[in-house]
Amino acid sequence: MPKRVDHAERRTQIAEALVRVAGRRGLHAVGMRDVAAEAGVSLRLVQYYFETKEKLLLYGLQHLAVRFGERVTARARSAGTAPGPRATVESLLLTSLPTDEESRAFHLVYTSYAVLSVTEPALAAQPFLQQPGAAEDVLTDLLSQAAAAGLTTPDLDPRLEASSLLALSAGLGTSILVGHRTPDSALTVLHHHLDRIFAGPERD
Amino acid sequence: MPKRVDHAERRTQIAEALVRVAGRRGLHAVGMRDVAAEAGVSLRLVQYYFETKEKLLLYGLQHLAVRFGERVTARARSAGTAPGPRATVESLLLTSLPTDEESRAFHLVYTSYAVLSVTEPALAAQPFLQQPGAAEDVLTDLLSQAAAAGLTTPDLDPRLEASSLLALSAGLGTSILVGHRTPDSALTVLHHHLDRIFAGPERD
DNA sequence: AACATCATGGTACGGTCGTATCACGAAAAC
DNA sequence: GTTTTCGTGATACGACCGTACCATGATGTT
Repeated sequence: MPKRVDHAERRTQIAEALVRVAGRRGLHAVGMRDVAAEAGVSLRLVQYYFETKEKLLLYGLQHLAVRFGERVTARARSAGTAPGPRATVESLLLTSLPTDEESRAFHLVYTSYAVLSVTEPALAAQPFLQQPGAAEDVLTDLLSQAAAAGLTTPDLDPRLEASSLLALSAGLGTSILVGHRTPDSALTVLHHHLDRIFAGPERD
Repeated sequence: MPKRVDHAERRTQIAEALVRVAGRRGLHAVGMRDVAAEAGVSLRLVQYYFETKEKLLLYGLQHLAVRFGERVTARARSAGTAPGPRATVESLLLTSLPTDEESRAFHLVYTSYAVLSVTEPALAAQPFLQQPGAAEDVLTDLLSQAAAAGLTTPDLDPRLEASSLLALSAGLGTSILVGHRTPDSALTVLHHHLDRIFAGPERD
């Protein structure tokens, strides 16, 4: 067998090029030629590693979801050793906010995918768009633990609060994205909401 | 002068066709030929009343914003005579949720526009995308009045709560849109949040 | 050394999209 | 009644996009 290149690595390289150019010019405006140019390869290679554009998009979204998961856990770890429930919750939510340029691009592309999935069944059927469901489970667990430890407002409904927090973060995120709100003001809103949930003296 | 047709009416007709097809197949998939076919006119006519596609999109978004405003006020009026602040707030927020098919299409198209505006400065510069800002002002006023009347939790920050409510509704809206949540569960979350704000015995 | 196979480049094809052009009927103005 | 202008249709053009096709180094295998 000849040259043998690492396909997974190459696909990742191209997928990240896709995400970059989509974050810059919008997902609707990315063509295979743009992705090829951004990745520094020829159009033919993009075709070679992803036969069709749809597969490229699908892989791009999948890659984005994975990277997002890594971001969350990385941020959660760097939050310090044995962080309190509130700090954990906060770091989880803050990670999904488009604060720096990278997370901005991330949020934009992910939202674009979500909007596309409404009218394209092939996208909606993909599992990674259901990641919010998983996040809700994790959040619900965290809130349950906090409630059991007496750190929260009494009579707290963990799942309901988790839904509320996620929807709020998502809304704040898109607000920042479209320029209706600054990251700081979003942080204020989020902190205020968390203050209502966590009654204890814990602070980030 | 010859036949003299009502331009405004014709433009509205075409713009609504645009919104319909965009709600069905996604804004990214809408071409001028689709709009023409949906409106029952020739491609040339779409060009005639809107010279360029960009102007058509702009007018479509504007029309959408206007219709949305009408929806809000209509819903607010039909909420009953002299509705309490909470009922007014609730009706305002519920109107922006994609519950029925029409509001679903509305929400989808509006979100598509918002996502587009991130990467297309021409769209971001348009004033109608700042309607959320106006909504926040209205909400802030309503909450201030309610607070002054003693209907709310003490020490309420009206502007902060208005921001929070709008972001929450937006997040819930997109959740419904992409199929992550049912309208009912969104209602539950919203009601719960409102319960935290409005302390009085008032109920919808 | 000959060969099979992977990786890559270049390029052409069919389709679609936004836009421009040409043409014509109809009605108001003179 | 002629002329001018508005409304409308049909169609053509140039660009771009996704995909397919053909060619050719490079590199293992036999």
